[in-house]
Amino acid sequence: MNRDYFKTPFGWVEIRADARRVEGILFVPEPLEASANELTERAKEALEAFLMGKAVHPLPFPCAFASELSRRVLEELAKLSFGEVVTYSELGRRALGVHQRAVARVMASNKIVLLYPCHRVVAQNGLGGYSGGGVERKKAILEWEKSLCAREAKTE
DNA sequence: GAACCAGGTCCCG
DNA sequence: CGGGACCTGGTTC
Repeated sequence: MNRDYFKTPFGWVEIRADARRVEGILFVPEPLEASANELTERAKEALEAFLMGKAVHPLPFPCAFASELSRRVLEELAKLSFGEVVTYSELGRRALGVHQRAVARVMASNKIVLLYPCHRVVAQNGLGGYSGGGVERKKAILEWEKSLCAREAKTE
């Protein structure tokens, strides 16, 4: 298993990958010793693009999914653009009738943070949760995307 | 507004 | 293998 670390405005992320696929991109408190390989490099480039406001879909690397259903939900999720949000039920509907509860489960176990933007999925009556480092981080990411959109609109 | 149920998966006994 | 928990939401009291 190879690892590498990447600094975002929201904190450090750890990129984990083996030779065949990316196993996870998760928030960590601080970077540890890196052992990059080709896939972690590619993931890092994707993250850089993301921070520059470029949509990265489809992902430029293979990655691990918990199940077929979670793949469907996450692929659907990846079609959203910056600053755009959906509710759990709406996302479930788009992914061909997956129920909200299941969508929540998929989000909770999403291992590819940011690139599969599970932070863009909100509850109907509020923010919803975020296991990738607390609701504060979710809010911060959404705020950042919103300001990014505003900036793009201005420079347009 | 609170309580209860529903689909999908994981975790624990 | 059975039961319960979970980043929800709709219905019902």
